[in-house]
Formats: sequence, structure tokens, C-alpha cells
Amino acid sequence: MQKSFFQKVYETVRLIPAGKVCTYGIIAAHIGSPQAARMVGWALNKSALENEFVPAHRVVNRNGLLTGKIHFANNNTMQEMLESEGVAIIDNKIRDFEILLWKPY
DNA sequence: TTAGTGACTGTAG
DNA sequence: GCTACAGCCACTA
Repeated sequence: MQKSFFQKVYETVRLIPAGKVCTYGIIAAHIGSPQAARMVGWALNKSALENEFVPAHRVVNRNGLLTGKIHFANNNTMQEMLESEGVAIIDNKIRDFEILLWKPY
């Protein structure tokens, strides 16, 4: 049984340690389709609806911008979760993004 | 079955 | 430096 694109996304995102962040592009590239970054976000959106534990709040776009927050119930839910893990957010962006960036390799 | 859509990214103008 | 467009895969109507 081959793992679906979905499952690979879940597994990769779950590898992100607390206090670190990753980008859709990196995850997509790790899976094998760098240009399918949109699917990563979409997969995370679905995962939340399916009660899958995936730290989607640790995934942002390549600028460190919290674009995914729009899919959370409240606009500051994503930010609060990140801040509780020690990630500083300024104006919807990750502070020291390059330092906090984590890669699966 | 086909068409449309989406939490993005890289390249070109 | 900014804007526009194409490409990626899976799901829903």
C-alpha cells in the first residue's frame, strides 16, 4: 500500500519539533513535488477536520507569513499556539524565521 | 467524467 | 522590487 501524498504530508509535519517552523514548499519538496505546495496546505486543512494530530500551526509560507491562520477558528489561534512554543510572531510573520526554520533533512 | 478549486512557489517580464 | 502566470495533486460538485 503506497502512502498517499496526504499521509506523507502528515508524517513530515509531525516531525517538526515544538518551537520550530517549516514551509509548505520544503514539505512538498521533501515529499517529492516541490510545486505541489498548495496541496500541502490543503492536506493540513483536511487533517484538522479529520481530528488528525498535525501541528499545522508550525507550517507557514516561504516568507514566514502565517497564511494558514485563516483556516483556524480564530485569527489569533495559530499565533497563540506558536507563541506558547516560544515562537515570536510580529505582524503575522515569524520573527527570526530563518533561525527557527526546520528542515526534514 | 469533467471542471473547478485550494493554507504555495519559482520563473519571467 | 513588484505583478502575472503556470504547475503541482487530490477532492468535491
